[in-house]
Amino acid sequence: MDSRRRTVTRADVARLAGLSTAVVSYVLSGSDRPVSEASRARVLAAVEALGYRPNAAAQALSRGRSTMIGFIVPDQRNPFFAEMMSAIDGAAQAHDLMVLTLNAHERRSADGDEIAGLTSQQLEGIISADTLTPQELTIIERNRIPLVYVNQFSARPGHPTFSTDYIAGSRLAVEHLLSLGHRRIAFVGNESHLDTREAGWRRALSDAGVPAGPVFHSDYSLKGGYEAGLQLADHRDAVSAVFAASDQVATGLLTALHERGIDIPGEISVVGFDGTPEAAYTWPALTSVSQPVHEMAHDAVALLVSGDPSPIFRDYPAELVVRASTGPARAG
Amino acid sequence: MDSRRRTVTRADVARLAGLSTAVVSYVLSGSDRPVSEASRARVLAAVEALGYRPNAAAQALSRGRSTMIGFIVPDQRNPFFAEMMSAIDGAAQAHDLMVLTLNAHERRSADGDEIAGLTSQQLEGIISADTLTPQELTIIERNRIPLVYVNQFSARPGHPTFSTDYIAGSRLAVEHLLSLGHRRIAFVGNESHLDTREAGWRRALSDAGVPAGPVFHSDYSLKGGYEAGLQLADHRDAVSAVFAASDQVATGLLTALHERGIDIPGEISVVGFDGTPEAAYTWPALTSVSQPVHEMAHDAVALLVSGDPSPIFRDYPAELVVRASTGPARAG
DNA sequence: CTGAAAGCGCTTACAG
DNA sequence: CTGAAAGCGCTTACAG
Repeated sequence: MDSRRRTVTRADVARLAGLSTAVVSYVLSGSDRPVSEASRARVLAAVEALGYRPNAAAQALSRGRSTMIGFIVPDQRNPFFAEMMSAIDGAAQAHDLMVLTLNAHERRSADGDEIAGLTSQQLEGIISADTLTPQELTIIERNRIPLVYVNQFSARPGHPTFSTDYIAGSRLAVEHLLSLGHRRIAFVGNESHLDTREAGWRRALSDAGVPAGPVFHSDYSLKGGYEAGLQLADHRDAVSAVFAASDQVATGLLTALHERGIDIPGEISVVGFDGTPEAAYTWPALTSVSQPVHEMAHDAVALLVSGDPSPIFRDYPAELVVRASTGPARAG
Repeated sequence: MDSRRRTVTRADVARLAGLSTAVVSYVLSGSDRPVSEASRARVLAAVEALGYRPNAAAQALSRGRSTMIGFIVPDQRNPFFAEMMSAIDGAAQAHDLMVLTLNAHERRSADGDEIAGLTSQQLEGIISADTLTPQELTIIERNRIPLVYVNQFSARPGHPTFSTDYIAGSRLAVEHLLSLGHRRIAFVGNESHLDTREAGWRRALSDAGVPAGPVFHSDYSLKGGYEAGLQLADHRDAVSAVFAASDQVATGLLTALHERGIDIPGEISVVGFDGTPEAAYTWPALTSVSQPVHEMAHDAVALLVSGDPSPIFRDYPAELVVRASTGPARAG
């Protein structure tokens, strides 16, 4: 007697039910194949008795597609992406899909090896919150895997792209600060020319006839924000408010400004971007432009499931959440 | 001409190379089967020319195991678990494994449906950072999937368990506060009797002959910490320092204490637990007991890969990271 | 060193 | 309504 109990297969179920394996499949796959009530009951009873679970690999091979979607993310530790990952996972679960996450670890190899590993899993589709290299894109397209972009700054030709309207969102932040009387509004964020938040900040100021304040470039990280904050502190006289392009940056910024003894929002007001849950628990609680992560995640998964390949670009409105890190500009 | 280009299979490679599919497998699977250099070169050239990638589902079916491991986590948005997930992903990548994460979403169904979905993926193994219900455990064991626990408060019979030494870690926090002269040290954390951090706090105090301070129970979340912080503020006279059982709790606590105008560490010192990256950017920067997440993740993956099933319990020492949220107790 | 063939556990026309 | 059988794309004894 073999100590390694064999896995229960649908053949075992068929045997116990006294039916063919085909009927078992008809019952279990929920297809529209007609099955008598008696047979259905016997199959279900046998499944229950044996604790049978279909082998996902066999199903994937046979159907030519799996029950998983891929998610490509720059850094799963970043709270914004963690939130998005969680939202995609939730949306996927509603469609009985699992999410296979590919985390760039800031060191994805250029030749697309990791992407190739992903695509070989027979995925239902891929959602990318990261930019892809031409090689990576080629691999995905050659395997004809549906691809949806999220969190991009512009439309990606050939693939649906669901993104927050970064320009309008940045405008919300700037207009909020303007309405509080601020006229010396700095920007802190990534240097990438793809990122439209700096452009949104600049345009909103120019539309209001207010000169653009200083720009401090930083990585999208707590550390980047902190370092930018130290620089900004050296220019405190030139600034009464800051628009930080991510909550992480804003959080690091806050720490640096505190260290330099700058009162927030008394001396400098700070607005973040993303609307992560942690923004409510910084000190002071961060005013932030919230991205509709759940809507985007839901729609991206839904599109993948629908199988509609039309390459659309959809803009989602951001929303300003006012908390304690912004206040009226001081006179003078 | 079919517009849907067929997927390239190993039969195509074999054809192009002028060899059998078996030889293609021998070359690609890196088995010890002898293959002539000439054949090997032709296979590799054909693979390259066709952009061939093995079908992971077929491989999993044929081999009886996939190239994935599962990771069960209570909440992937929690920075501590995000860090652990990232560490496991990194360790898995080193073994050419992908990680399929099952996020509890605080609402996993009791019948084990989600776990069953995981196990049907022919996983190499499962790492669980969450507690499992008896039903869930039964499903995993019935499918004979190797299981390793991480982040548990006690050994799990029958399965290897890799955890931080919570008792000793809590002692580090308490002894740090004692050495700063604190004698009224509160505890904030989960009510679970499984969680040994409260016991560690209590024992360290009792060993020092110092009476235990007040206890405030809270969820392991920013909100939970915030609410506990409001309560604690009402008892500020009875407390000169707090040991918070997680960085999230400590961060929420900080916000509440700030709101109540309590100076940190001037009036109350705060120590967190986890050692998450964000702890360095709270205000003030949080002193915290750091868990060796990367070592545990590395070892858990390595054990799964090794196939060694011996059910060991391994303790990892935590480390105190002193930052600005703790300071000397005021006289009197 | 190489290849024909069985087998992994499903799905799905097809025939009845 | 049900079942025999081919097929999905691999792997791996086995024979040569």
